[in-house]
Amino acid sequence: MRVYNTLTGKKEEFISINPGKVGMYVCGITAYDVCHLGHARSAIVFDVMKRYMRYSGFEVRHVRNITDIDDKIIKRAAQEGVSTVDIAKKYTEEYYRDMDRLGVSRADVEPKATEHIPEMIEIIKGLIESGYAYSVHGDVYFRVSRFSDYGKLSRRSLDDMMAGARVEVDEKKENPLDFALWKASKPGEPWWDSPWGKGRPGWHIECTAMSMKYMKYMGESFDIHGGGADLIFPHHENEIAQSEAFTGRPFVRYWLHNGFITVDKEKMSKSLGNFFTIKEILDKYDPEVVRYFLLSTHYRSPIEFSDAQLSESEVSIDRYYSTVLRVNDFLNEPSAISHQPSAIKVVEEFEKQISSLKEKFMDAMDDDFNTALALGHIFELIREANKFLDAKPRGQKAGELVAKSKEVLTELGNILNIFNRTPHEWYISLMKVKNVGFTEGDILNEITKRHGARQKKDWALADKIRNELEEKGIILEDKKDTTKWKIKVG
RNA sequence: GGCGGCGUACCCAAGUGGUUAAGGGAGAGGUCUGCAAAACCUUUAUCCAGCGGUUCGAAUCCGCUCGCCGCCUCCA
Repeated sequence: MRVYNTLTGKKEEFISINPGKVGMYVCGITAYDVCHLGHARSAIVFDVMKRYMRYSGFEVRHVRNITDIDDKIIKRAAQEGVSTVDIAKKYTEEYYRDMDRLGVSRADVEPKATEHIPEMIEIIKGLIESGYAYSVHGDVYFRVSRFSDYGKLSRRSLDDMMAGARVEVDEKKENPLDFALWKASKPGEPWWDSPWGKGRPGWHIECTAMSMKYMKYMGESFDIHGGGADLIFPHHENEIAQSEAFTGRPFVRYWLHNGFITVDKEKMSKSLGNFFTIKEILDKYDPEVVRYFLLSTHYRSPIEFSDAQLSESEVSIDRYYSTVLRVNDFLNEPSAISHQPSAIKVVEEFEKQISSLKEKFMDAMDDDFNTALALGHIFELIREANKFLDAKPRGQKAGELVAKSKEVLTELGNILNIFNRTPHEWYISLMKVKNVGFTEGDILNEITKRHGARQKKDWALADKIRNELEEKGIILEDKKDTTKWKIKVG
């Protein structure tokens, strides 16, 4: 397996510290507002990495933190006239609701900052003792000039950063680039006791404390640290500085960062206000569509968000379920396997396609989690399966192959956590999302009515019924001796 | 100002030194069908922003130009 490591700027062979085991820490959210699509991308991408590594045989320990105390939470609490605890609780719940709907699995440990204050204080004390940090009027800052590797992740030097015009000068800091490990609390703000007085932790220290605590079994380094690319600087840079200054050892082996979602080519972000919340997107699209959309581009590339793109993803998934529908029909047709077997050549060709898919899929995923390519391979088999079914295959072997193809597609889909419903569940779900004014019973009634008309060769009435349903977003497809319904996509 | 990334068909998107440049959508033609839909087949980039260079050979490496974006401040 090869992964792109932000630290080295290269794709590298992935070698875990402990053979067969992977420790992965991913920065979660700050619970101060509802999540937007950008949060979904990060969560989904790292969820898929975890699923794939487990599928490949790794034992993965996944830690994802929740920041439940910070400036933005304090601000929000003040605005709403409630406590920071209430704000954090409310938005943590919202976050879990969104993630559950999107099919993002829980991490093995989901630590909260406020539950690890003593651990943070210990690290800060150690950093002060070794001269890497200093306290001023109840604040504690990290002394970046003391850490010679500062800037190695984001590839910039202290001089470069000083040259940047946007460094705020703070009287209390020795160097404007020094960052807070501990902040003295202002009146009315939440606080914890510390050797430097009442205060609260800075943002970066929680990840150092919690990753060390929950990755401890690995030693003082762990394998993967992930998050959005916007965390590279300063957050992850600062984590490296604190952690490596404290332990004197490398903090993390592989730094993985996902790219942004853009709107009109610009980064989707809170500050630009061009964001779409997960909730509002899920009002219009099935969660599987959102997942597919986010996995149809490589995780490090930007993805342009648009309704057109989501609709295309919807069409792609529909192609999958339409094929499964055909596969199921075939498997339920007993005459198919009892007949004389089909030509050996056709059968062998399909067998080859099925057996090569898994390998191609894994090759793609092994190459820095190339989900876009992996999905491309899946659709190659979809085409082959349809082609095989078009050839009206017969015989027991043909039946086994069709069943096998479905099995493989389901197995690989599970890694991405898509393609794991029945076609019927897919269409029922679309019915809700698209506000089709019909129940399934209504549709079946119409189909029965139309069936009568068709038997009488009353094509005018049959077409009228079909057209009326289509206007409601319901598609009828006539099969050999039955009629299937679907929900119109795209 | 410093650092970094991107530019592949009508649209989205893989591919980063070597047979026919994945896959999906859209378009055109065909097969199938009562007609459709779905599916399948054929077709749509002699070419990968432009120019130059390295090489037997480049979309893929190097240089320059143009365009777009990101980070340097909170941010997934």
